Amino acid sequence: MNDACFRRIQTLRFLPTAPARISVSHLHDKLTGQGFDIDKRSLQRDLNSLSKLFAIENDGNKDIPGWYWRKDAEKLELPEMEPAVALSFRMVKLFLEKFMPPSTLGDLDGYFRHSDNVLNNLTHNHLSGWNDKVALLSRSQPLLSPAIDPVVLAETYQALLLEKQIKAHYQPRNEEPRDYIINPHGIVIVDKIIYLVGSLWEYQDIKQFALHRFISAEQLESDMLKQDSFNLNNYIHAGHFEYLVDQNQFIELKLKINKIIATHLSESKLSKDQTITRTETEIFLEATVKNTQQLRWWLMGFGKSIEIVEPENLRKEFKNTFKELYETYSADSV
Amino acid sequence: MNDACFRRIQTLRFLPTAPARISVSHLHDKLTGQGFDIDKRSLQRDLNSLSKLFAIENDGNKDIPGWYWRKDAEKLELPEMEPAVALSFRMVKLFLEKFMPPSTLGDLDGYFRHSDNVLNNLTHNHLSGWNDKVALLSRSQPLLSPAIDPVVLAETYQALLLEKQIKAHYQPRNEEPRDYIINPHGIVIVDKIIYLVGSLWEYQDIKQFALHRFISAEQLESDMLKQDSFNLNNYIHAGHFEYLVDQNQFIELKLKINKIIATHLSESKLSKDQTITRTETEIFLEATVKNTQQLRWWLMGFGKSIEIVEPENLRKEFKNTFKELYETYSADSV
DNA sequence: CAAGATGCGACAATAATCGTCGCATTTAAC
DNA sequence: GTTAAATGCGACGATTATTGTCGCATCTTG
Repeated sequence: MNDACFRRIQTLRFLPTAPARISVSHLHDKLTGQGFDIDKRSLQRDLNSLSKLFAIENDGNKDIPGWYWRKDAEKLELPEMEPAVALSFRMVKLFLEKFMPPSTLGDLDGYFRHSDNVLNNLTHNHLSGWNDKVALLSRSQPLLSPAIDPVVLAETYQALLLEKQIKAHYQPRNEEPRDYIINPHGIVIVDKIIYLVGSLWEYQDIKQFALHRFISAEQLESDMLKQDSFNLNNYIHAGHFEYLVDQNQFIELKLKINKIIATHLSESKLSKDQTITRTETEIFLEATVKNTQQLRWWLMGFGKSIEIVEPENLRKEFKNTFKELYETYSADSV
Repeated sequence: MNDACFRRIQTLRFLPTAPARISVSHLHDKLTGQGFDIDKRSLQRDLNSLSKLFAIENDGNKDIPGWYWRKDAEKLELPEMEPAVALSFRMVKLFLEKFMPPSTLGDLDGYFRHSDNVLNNLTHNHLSGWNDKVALLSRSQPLLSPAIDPVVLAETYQALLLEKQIKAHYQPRNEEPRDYIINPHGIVIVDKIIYLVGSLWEYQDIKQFALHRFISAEQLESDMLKQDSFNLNNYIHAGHFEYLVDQNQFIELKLKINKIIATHLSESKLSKDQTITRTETEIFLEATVKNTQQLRWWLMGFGKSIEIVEPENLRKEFKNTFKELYETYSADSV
């Protein structure tokens, strides 16, 4: 009964976004596969009438004739995005812009634009929009992220997912560009740099390739050479990214902190077992935390505002660091 | 011609997600407003047949009769989410889980589930899924974020967008819970804490309310008391969150760095004009950066790995800090 | 230039959609 | 308890849209 309508919605779902395209015949096969017993002619008619209502096009008399969604097509969602969700998207965007490589965000642009539309429709009568209503602060120093070719990003993602090999033209640091065949094992984002973790040709050893140093990349049809023994998390924890994390080693941290930091840390806790004790003049914080490099960066960042009391060896470590630093800064005649 | 199909899609768009619902009459008004000249009876028929194809329901003979999308309805997107986009969502989720309050993420859950579906359909024949293929590392110390009541979050967002007042039961620090009427001016996320910035009752002074300390919140029908002079960014830059940023004050930073950090910073630059110079034994970095608190935290975090050469006053500032710290750590007999 | 694929106009048969009416049920007000 | 208004739904005939088929024009490929 409602078959025609449902078929058209399915038709719209099968259409890819530009620059990909699908021929009427291929589309017809897919629909037939879904159980829609329909003539090709009807499909043509459907597409023509749908193109008047939606942002779909065909590319006339090109080599590979086909239909597709226009690149700038506005997203249609069922059910429609709710205002609160749209505001969440807004926040996420603010957030990601600060911390993630923008190339990763390009893919989500359609969603951000759509959330903007939802918010605009909601508040179109309000002069002050939602733009000035949300802000984001963070302890992190903003760093610029290198540009990644969108094609490289897309091909890499696809090859990774489909477990195919990648043919790449890569620019190593301080060397001439080279051609590689890479077996993609994983992707690691380190602050604002995206690394592809993989092996070359038929070799077993694992290497890292920064995505922004790819001049070009292309997913091949050949399957990648898998290594059963490889595991991305193990690889990272083995220290290949200098972010040493010993998942099992915890330490009992005890800090002397000031009032402001006590307030902050009582809201965002270091651990579930965190306790804060106040004496007449001092405030102490105790918590069980992982013994990581991140912890050291974080503790060090507070400068004078905190003092490490326990564990003893961490205190000594910091004491020596400060001693060396003071000497460095004193010795120089700069 | 294709009117019926398009009307049904629009009908689906007008349906809210549970627990909200819309009556057939109201829906009919909306469709009429969009130019669909159709009988109510037809709308009823449409809804009945659509409910066989999509996750929509009506709630029988309740007080407020109405149709709605089921809470667990799978998202339908036109055009369909592409695999690369789905992988981006995967990364974003990984990322946000580390840095954003989870409450903010609840709203986006439908999108994450949908991206998982897309990835699963793509790789269902591959044993090793995409789970182990993406990882994320960061300098930041993971902190726990306080739980926020989803209802509080939703009501606050909505009131903020619609510029309505909020009736709240709030738990101030170290005090008994109180009832407030809040005029919502903006939302600020500070690391993992979400603050509502607003004024109380008919007063003008701006206050901050941590969302996780709301016991309950409810959007009122009354319009908020707006203050034309208020601007969220100005408010933040006035130092109300202790993240002082002087947008206009730049400094010429000169650092002595080691090889590892030189590598990192040559990829993620501090500024566009950043230069790295190497002598036989030393590496220097120069860049024009904003004179912020974040910069100090960041520089401090590196500990022994960097040395501030210029500007002179920043160097002195750090020298004194290290001196004090060394003395603190030496004096104590802990 | 021929073979095959594709797009599309036309047309009649078919299938659905639609508006209307009547009746049953529910809700809210008095 | 009763009434008025609102809602849901089955039935039916008129209307409208959809569909398969055929033929012709166009384009691509070898």
